[in-house]
Amino acid sequence: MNKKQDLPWDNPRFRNWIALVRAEKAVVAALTKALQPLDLKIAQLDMLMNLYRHPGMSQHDLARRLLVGRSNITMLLPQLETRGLVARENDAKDKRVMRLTLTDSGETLLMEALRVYTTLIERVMAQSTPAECDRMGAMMLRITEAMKVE
Amino acid sequence: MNKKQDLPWDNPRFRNWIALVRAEKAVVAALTKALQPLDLKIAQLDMLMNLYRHPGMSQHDLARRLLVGRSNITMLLPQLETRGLVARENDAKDKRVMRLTLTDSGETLLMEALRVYTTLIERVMAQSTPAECDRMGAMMLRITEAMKVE
DNA sequence: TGTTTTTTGTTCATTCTTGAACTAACATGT
DNA sequence: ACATGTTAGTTCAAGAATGAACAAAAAACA
Repeated sequence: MNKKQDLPWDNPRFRNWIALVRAEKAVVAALTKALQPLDLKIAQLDMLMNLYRHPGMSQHDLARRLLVGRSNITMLLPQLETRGLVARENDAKDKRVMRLTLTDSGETLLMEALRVYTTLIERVMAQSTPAECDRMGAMMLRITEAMKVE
Repeated sequence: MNKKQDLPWDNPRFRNWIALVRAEKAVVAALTKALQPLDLKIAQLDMLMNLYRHPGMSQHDLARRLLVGRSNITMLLPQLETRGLVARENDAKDKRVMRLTLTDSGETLLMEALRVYTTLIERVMAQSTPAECDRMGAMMLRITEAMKVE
């Protein structure tokens, strides 16, 4: 039993996965830098994006969508609220839940951030043909599904 | 000028990128859980993997390879050193640099962790044909390159 | 109704990561 | 030799993320 042959580095699938992780890290770093002029962190952009698409979300819903803990939302929200980007108001029927919506300036800032984001992604995805890019995207959806089961 | 059409969610390339990020996050979560029985964090596994492939690395080299700050290495190394997984010794010629190597038990633990890792990646990559997986990997390498320039 | 269980959000202690400031050691150039 | 600059590693303060424990509100159920 040759030990070398069992090493994952010789496994193409493993190498491909490592390549994906490195690419993702590189893009995240680039995005972080590109968002600096707007004084926005990626986590904050994620929140704004989700609130834009689903206005009136509760903090719990937002946490589940972002795959983070509820406490994380509690900690990060005040920043956005103080900057006047997000409004928090009590739900009329359920006094526990807080309804979150973007303010006008929140939406304005989001649009600027999205321009930055899409510009970067265009550059990223220009590395592949549209068809190849679509196949990759479909593959990623399958992977996400495969991770859910058990 | 229709605003809706400019929204990134309508852009296939953007959606595909989001799918990638979500998939990566899901796999990272699964890997984190799978490594718990070994009492290993992903960051620690990354260090062990790199030290296995490049024995005698300096802390600075390791930091650059992992794309983290040097201080991060300083903070995390003591954990591995106390557990007897990694050995740190002064370089003979340059008294500033510390040479890092895996101990025997470090290598043993790494091999166990790699079995866990490869098992997971097999499951991930089973979502695509080998050819498709290779194309994806090649695409990721190009993306990483594209992020380096400027 | 009254009791128990769930759910929402907050608080707190802990860990990870970063970047700036610092020390010690080496390198360069005069 | 000596001054200057650069590099390796550490320290420290700050920000972000987590999970456990908690309070208040709602839901489930007898």
